[in-house]
Amino acid sequence: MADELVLDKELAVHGASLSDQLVAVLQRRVISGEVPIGAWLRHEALAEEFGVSRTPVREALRILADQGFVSIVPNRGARVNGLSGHDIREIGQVRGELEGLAAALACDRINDDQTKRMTQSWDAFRESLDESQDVQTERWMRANDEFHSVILEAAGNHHLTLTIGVLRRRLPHNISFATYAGNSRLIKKNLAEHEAIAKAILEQDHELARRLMSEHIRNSNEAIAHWVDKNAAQAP
Amino acid sequence: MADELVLDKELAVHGASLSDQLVAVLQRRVISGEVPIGAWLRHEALAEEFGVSRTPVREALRILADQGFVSIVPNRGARVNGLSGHDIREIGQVRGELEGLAAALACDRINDDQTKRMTQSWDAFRESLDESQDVQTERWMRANDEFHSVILEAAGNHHLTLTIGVLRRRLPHNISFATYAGNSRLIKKNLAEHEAIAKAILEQDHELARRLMSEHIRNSNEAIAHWVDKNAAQAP
DNA sequence: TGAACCGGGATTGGATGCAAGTGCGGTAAA
DNA sequence: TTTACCGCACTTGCATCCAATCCCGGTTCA
Repeated sequence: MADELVLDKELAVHGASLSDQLVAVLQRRVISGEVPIGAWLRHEALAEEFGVSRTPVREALRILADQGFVSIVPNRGARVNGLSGHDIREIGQVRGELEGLAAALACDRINDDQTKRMTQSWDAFRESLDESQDVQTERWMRANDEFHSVILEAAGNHHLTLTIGVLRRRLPHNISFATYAGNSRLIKKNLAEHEAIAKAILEQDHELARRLMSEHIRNSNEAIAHWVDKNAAQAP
Repeated sequence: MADELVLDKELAVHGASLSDQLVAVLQRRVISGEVPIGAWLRHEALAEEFGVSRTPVREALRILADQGFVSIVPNRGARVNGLSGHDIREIGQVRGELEGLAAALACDRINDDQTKRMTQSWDAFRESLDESQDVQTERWMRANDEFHSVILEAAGNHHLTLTIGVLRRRLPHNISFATYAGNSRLIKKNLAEHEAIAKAILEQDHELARRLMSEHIRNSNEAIAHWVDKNAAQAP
């Protein structure tokens, strides 16, 4: 019962099946870095923690494996996957391309509400510079997400959104967090790039918006990849 | 036992878990159009057919649902998904962008072996024009796959390959087949586009290769989308 | 005649049971 | 002391089992 409370508290969607809910929770845990790279996820432990049987846990782990979050070692269990700097650069190249497309599409399709949210996110961005380090990074990351989400929404291509979602989920948040935390030089650079992108979109300069966005994503992933390479103290 | 024979014959990988093997088989069936859009996939029937219990079938269906092949209706089962013309155009835009990137990358990275395979595929392409309609389309589709696969391989970005794979799998083969079958005008157009792309890659004209490939994919998906819109006799 | 209602059959969702596989620690031998 | 081996505990993989849900038919009532 206490377990079910934990489940209720942590789960967003109630109507979905247990496995779907578990997928969401475990994704969050991996992306947030709450469970470290290389950790084993055990059926029994998770089942007990969430007050369910091993069956939905197994299903969830298989889906996570299919999504690349964990690797299933036969008869051994599911282990959380890590990424190399090389992986991160590759992902940056792919995602940069797609977010560039989104920015170009957004030029023609963005509406007033979205414009407002885009510029607002970037105000929040600015304000976050005055906060303490962790709060700053936290707020910045939210503003960053909002900025990209609005543009994606404005682009109005469902499959594009889906595909970028897949790529976003490949990169655990805590790595980006660790890269940007307390590095206000990087954050300011990001801010400047966002402003330039927003400007290009509002001026409906398709090619500029595309190029700037594309570079922006690649720059960002390059910084993260660099951090990962430096701090390559990953679990074996 | 007879059932297990069927399983063995149809399954490629033997070491993998039953659910993984089932995922592969069912993906093939959906992509090939062997099971029609809107059809229900039943646990019991599949379990019996493959001589396994319902548990691995359930796991496989959940993974297929996560990949978008089927939709799981709570307490009702898994139903094979179809795509609208709009979906196909959206996918074309996304995939065009990424294959364009692949072509641009391939300019610098393609090696002799890959060059040979690329031009060979396009010879096979040409030869297929002399065959009977179905054989022609069949051979053409294989040549087409080979052409794109080689370029992707030459691009040398693993995550790009993964991502395009996801997009490819979203579009059942039988729809493309139906679109191109017996339409040698379309096939010839495709051939011409392939030749132009190959030429651009070999001349290391990054921007041209990118643009041609991108347009090529969008054209192709446009033709398919058009066919789907015309023949919108899809299951309800 | 038509709409609301109810029960049975089919089907899924989740829990539990059991055999098979794996790694680790302890022990014995070199 | 080091290395090879063996057995045990742990974990997974799959099968089976039970309850909850849903649809579809027939039936009843307005």
